Amino acid sequence: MNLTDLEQIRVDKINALLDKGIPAYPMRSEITLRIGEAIRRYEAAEAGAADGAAPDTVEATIAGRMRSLRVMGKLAFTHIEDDTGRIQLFLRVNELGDQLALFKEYFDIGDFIEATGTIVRTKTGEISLLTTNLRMLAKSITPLPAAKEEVVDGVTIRHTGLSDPEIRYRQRYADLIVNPDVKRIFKTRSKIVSALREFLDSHDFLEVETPILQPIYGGAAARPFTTHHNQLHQDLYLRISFELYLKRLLVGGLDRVYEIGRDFRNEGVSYKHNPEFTQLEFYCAYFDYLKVMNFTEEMIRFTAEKALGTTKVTYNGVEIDFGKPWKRVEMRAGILEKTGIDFAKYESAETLAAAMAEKGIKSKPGLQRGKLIDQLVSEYLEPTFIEPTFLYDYPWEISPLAKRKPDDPTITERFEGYVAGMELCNAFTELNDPIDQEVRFLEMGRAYDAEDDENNPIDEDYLRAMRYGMPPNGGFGMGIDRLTMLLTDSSTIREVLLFPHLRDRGQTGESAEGAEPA
RNA sequence: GGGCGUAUAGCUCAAUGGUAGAGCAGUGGCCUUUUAAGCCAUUUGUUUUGGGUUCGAGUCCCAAUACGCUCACCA
Repeated sequence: MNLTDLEQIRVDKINALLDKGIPAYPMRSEITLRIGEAIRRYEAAEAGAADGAAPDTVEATIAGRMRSLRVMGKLAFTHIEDDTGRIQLFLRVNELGDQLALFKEYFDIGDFIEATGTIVRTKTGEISLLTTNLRMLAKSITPLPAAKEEVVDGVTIRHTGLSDPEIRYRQRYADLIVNPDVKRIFKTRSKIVSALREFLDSHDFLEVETPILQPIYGGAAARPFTTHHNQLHQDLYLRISFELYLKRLLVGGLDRVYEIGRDFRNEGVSYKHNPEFTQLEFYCAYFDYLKVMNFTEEMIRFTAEKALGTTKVTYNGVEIDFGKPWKRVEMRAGILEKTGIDFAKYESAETLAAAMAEKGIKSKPGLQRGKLIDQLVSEYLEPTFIEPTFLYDYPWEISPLAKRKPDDPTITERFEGYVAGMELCNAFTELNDPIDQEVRFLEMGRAYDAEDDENNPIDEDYLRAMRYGMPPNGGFGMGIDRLTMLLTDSSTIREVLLFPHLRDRGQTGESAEGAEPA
């Protein structure tokens, strides 16, 4: 163990305590109240007392991490904090005797301590525990990165903080201790997931779990992570989506299913992409994409209300209201409006690329028609969708699992939801025709051969399942991380992931240079 | 993978090519109502790493590493 000078000083204190027979890491704590509850009880007693009378009957044993320290001779103040709140300890030699000297000598900011006493208000009116007994619960060796804090009108201001993003993400535990907003984000995230579950459960959906290790990956266009089962001598993939397994369940008669879980995509990392991310997918028999649209509006509104208490959020300085109906933009009309190009008039990639070139829109040579249209969407439409917007009716080439429109087989009943210029969700009237599905899979394989070295193997078992008969249904997928970004005003996905993916730096988190002098 | 930027004490940051500093934290002392407590004293550095230019490099040049922004990629 390589200790800094500051850490060595703390270790010396641990040993000094042990010499006095005081363990630095005792087995148990004997708290009677958590801090938030202790404060509530005192306030309730105050409210119930006669005017001006200060209650002195609330006794408690509480515990938490020391976050501040002010020592003055025979008197000291320290704040301790647990997950429910923060309270000042009022430490006097009058009550503590020799324990005060021990405290001054060996206790530091960052330590977990336990205190017994009576709750009072100090001269300045702050609720405090007049402490009669103190115990070390867990000595902190590494000093907290934030030294001092000030609470002004209930808002904690850090005068020295932890702001280096690399340390914040690599040592999230320190970040959580020191930056209160981080805790808030992850508590909100948990509420979001609970609200989504509550909403779906209340609409008779069944939550299921499907394989993460898959022999054939599918349901999205992304490169997978590959792994290997040693005993079975079998290559396996980490799933890139749940879609094909969930729809097998519709064949089996589970009419409404959903899954919340991790997807893995071996692609670039960005402010809205992480190699592993959390997805919600649901499938609902006898829904079509219009019903899914309405359902989505309702679900997100419900979730925002449950998680935030309001449907209005400010994201990146812009106010967004999930309480209002989403804007709806048909893709063909939207592209025509923004670029003057009506893609329906161009049936091949070549003619469409030529039309784009005429407008001065450069595209990569050899791109298939669907991808050209996709390029127009991401360049000209996506950034303009700040208010919640559904973009609907996608070309069939980029939607192999969606059902074609009856009046136009080149268009599928598919929509994506956009908020703040970011794709949030993707849904369609699911293709349930096994014969068309096989055609589409073969077509997709051809497209891959043409432009990628990637080959997406056909999932024969999925086709077999479809041949048994799949009810017409609407399906939906949404990135939970992105929804959390929107609802917590986080500008990058890393802020809503407890442990975002970072390049490996070795176990110590330091560069692995040895002590060899070469 | 490309471009741009950043890397100095435990934390937040200074330092014209000329002796590497401040605040906070730490350590020692004083202090019985503080809350960024205060006062006195004081310690801490392989300036990310490796090369180079120079009489002299934290500073200029090259390379590596990590992180940030951005582009590409991502039905």
